[in-house]
Amino acid sequence: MNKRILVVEDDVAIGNLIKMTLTTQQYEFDIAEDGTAALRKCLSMKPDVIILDLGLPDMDGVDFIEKVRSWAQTPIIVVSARGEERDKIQALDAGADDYVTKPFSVDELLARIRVALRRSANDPRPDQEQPVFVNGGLEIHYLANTVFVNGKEVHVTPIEYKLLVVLSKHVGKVLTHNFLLKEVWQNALPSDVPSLRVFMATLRKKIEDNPSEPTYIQTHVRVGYRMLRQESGE
Amino acid sequence: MNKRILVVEDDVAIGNLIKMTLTTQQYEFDIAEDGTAALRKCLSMKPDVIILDLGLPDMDGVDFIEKVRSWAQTPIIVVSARGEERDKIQALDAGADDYVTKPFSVDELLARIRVALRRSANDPRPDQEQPVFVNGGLEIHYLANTVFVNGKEVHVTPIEYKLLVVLSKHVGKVLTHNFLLKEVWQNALPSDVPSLRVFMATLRKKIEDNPSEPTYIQTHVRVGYRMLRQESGE
DNA sequence: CAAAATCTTTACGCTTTCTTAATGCAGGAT
DNA sequence: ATCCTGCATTAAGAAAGCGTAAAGATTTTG
Repeated sequence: MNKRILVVEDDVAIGNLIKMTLTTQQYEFDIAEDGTAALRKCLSMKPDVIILDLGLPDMDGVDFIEKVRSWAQTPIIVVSARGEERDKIQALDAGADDYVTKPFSVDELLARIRVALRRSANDPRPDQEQPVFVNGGLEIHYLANTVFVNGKEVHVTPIEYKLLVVLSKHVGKVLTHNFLLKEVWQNALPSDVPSLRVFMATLRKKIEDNPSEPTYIQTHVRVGYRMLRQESGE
Repeated sequence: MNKRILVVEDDVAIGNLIKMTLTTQQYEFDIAEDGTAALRKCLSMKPDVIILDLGLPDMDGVDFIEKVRSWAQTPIIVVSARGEERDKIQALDAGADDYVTKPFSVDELLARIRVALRRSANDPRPDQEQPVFVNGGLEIHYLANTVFVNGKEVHVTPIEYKLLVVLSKHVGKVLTHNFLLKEVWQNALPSDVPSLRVFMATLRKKIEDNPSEPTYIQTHVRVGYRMLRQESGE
């Protein structure tokens, strides 16, 4: 997924420059023109990096940093016209991660953004989804792209894996044939329903204890399939 | 406990300046005058921060950063006389955390050190960071860039080595062709999947006991490859 | 500058995975 | 019961991908 960057900048010219730059790099971003708006957007968009111009119209930059730091560790890169040593130190000690002085090189800023992003990638946020799905004897390790049944690894082909992941992401819900086809075959021309049945059969053969009495994947005639949540007491 | 800082600097004047500065701040520190000594001291003192002058007498600064990064996440602050944009970007992308240009303000450097220390305090680095990777009969010595199989050193070419390192850094995970290509060939995007297959073949010939029944590198058709964790009981 | 090492490309036989078609079964409607 | 519809399952063919060897291109080394 694309990384989200919040730009806090009231100078329209520089804002546009940054906007263009970030767009070419495939980053998602939003621009806030004052501190109040920025704080609001911090909450709503949950950015991965904040780029902050210290010269805010409505509040002191250092106060802004401290406020953000009071509840989030989002990396903050300060971009400022003020190159005064004292400003830098204040900002850095308040919680900023980096400080770039205007005029700055666009490529250098991008490199410093990459540094910040790299760090947050290594140190995953708590709200990140669980990397492993457990349902009865079935385990899907999303990060490793592997499937376990009753403790033993089971080999599944790419399509089988995608199917399983889609089902697992919607445990308990009935998913229509169409939905499954779209999810698995992406935008590509949807292979048809008969094909889906074949995959379900092979999947069941691999993960069900008794494929003729499936407990994981349930058929809903004329509609689709769903993965059942397994009784934990079993 | 006092934080430990490793200074890599061959200019005696600047070295003394930093030495005095750090002393007043109650930091423990050590100075290394070339890359080889610095790497050795990295291992022995396990610094919390590394301050690096890019102009090393015995090796390229970027190489030094990459070598450290191949096994440790210790924050690296580069201090350099070279203010060239390209140098900065290279160093930052190689794994440096910050880049300060000479002549620099002592207080600013101290502030940036505090930023680095603050971060490592928040998410303590696992001390499982080892300069040598062991998996069954396979050993990779990240610092020496050497590979051992069943106790005997095996010669691998640069690309083979990089591939092996990437695989080892993600043991147990299936890595896509794309991911591997990006990791190994960096931003340059020549070579394609067929080429990757060739390298896998030669790697297997070198590290597998029986290349036709690989136990280290497993193929995932249409997806990629993964390195398997070897049974310790074997 | 030549030799050696490394990397890239290509081709071909072989395996895995995907698609399609055929058969048989179950449940509801007539 | 008999027909019809939709599903499961199997098998076979098609497509895509894989491993390997060898030759050509490039880079490194002496």
